[in-house]
Amino acid sequence: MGLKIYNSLSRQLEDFTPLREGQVSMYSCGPTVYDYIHIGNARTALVTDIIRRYLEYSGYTVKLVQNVTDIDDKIIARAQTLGISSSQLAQSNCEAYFEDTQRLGIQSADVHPKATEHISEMIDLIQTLIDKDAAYVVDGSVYYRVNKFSEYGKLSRRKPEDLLAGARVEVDKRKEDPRDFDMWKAAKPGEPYWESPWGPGRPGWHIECSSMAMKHLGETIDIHAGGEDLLFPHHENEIAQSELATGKPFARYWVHVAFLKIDGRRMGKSERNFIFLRDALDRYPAEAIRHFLISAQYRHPLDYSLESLQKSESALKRLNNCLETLKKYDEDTNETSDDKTTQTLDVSKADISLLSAIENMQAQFTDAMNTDFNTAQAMGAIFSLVSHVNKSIANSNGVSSNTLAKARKTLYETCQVLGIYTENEEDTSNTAEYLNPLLELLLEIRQDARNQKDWDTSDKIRDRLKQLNIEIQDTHEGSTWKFIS
RNA sequence: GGUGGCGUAGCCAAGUGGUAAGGCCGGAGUCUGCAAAACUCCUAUUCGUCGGUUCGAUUCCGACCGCCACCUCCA
Repeated sequence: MGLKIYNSLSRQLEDFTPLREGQVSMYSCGPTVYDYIHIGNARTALVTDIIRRYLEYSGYTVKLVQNVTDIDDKIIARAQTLGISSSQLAQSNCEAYFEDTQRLGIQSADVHPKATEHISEMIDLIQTLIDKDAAYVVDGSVYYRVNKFSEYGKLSRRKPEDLLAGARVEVDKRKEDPRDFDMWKAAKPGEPYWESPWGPGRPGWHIECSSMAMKHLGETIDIHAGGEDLLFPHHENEIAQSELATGKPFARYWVHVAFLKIDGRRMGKSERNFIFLRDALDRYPAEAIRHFLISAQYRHPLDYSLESLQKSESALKRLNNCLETLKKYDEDTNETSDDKTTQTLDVSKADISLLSAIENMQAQFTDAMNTDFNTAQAMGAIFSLVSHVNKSIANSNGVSSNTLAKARKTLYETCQVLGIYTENEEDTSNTAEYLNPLLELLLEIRQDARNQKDWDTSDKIRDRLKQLNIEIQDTHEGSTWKFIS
């Protein structure tokens, strides 16, 4: 079964085939940098990240473009309040955005175009639309003539009369049609501006995505992603601008990420009920936040709560414990890998059972992700294998190191797609060099104490080390230590 | 008013026309000096309510109830 994506345009699950074989062009609507991003914003960025990772895992070459809106009304307003320039505010929030998303383990897009660096491209596109009689100039502003585009509304399925009936906003009298939207906004006194054929001003929001997507990815892109709130009017307007200008389909698959909610309501900047991503990152491991954000399929709303984050943290601990335990077998295998003959002969029932569990997991993971990136189901598959591995180890049923190493490899690779496991990087610094022998010494002393049933000393060593974030575990094969967070 | 979505165990969340993945929490055990980790067992005869189609529906259809979102900037 190949990849299927739910396309908002057709409202159906569609087989995915990129325009150019093996290559996927993807555009994701990025942040407007007037503030830090909140967890809800992070959900969309994360889904984009995972879609990209999965496409690459599936063998595609992906070019991902994510824009940064660094000029708009909110930026101007916020900068004025703070008494700094718009560009200063945008600059610092842009840096904060990359810092936050990197902490969440989101990989950079191939291009992060900024609106202010693409003014001339936007002016060209607007001019094209004016030349086609699809736009008109009023008092230094340029409006898109929605009437000119017969397919307007095809994404959001809104009819002109519907749009008027529920209009919650005062109609700008200068517009020919209330649905018309601005592509170029004339600057008011004191506002930042760029020169244009129609006078000083700044670009409208929708035009930037049209022109930047086309510049960096071509006139037709494969996947266009964004939050569900962008479906209308933002994406509808992007389609109108782009398709009227080029006569070609703008995006082939439209992907819309459902909202993150809090207390049952949408988390939104204007609701003032948001949690900054950076604040969450200060409290919870990035992997736990990722786990939480993909614990529901991306088209389903997800409710934020401290409790949910804690659940994710606990679940992740289980996954981590399993993978850390498996590391050992990985190393064992490397040492004995010359001895292939004995290993192939020695395939026990337990091996066969675990081997088939690994295969099942792999298949289930792929099926889940192939069905519109069902991360919730994919994680179910991962945890089923975790369970199976733990059982095999606990029962010491004679599973070979080779098989366990294979389990680790499969778990590791699938977790990498979701970004929910980060290997405890081996401390190659001086600390580890000293720490290893030192801890071995402590464990030895503790073992002596235990042999003499001196539980006070034994427990003291364990307790004090725990305070230093080092956890001791007594197993059948002796005591082990590891860092805990 | 228009458009769309959701309602599955204590909580979170998959899923299917043939009888409910996974995670968290909780309870009882195993192991252990005690921990920790792990394992075993238990925790939805039932999928918002009421009808219909069907041999059979949680899954399809209809009505109703409840919740949410978009139609204004918002991921």
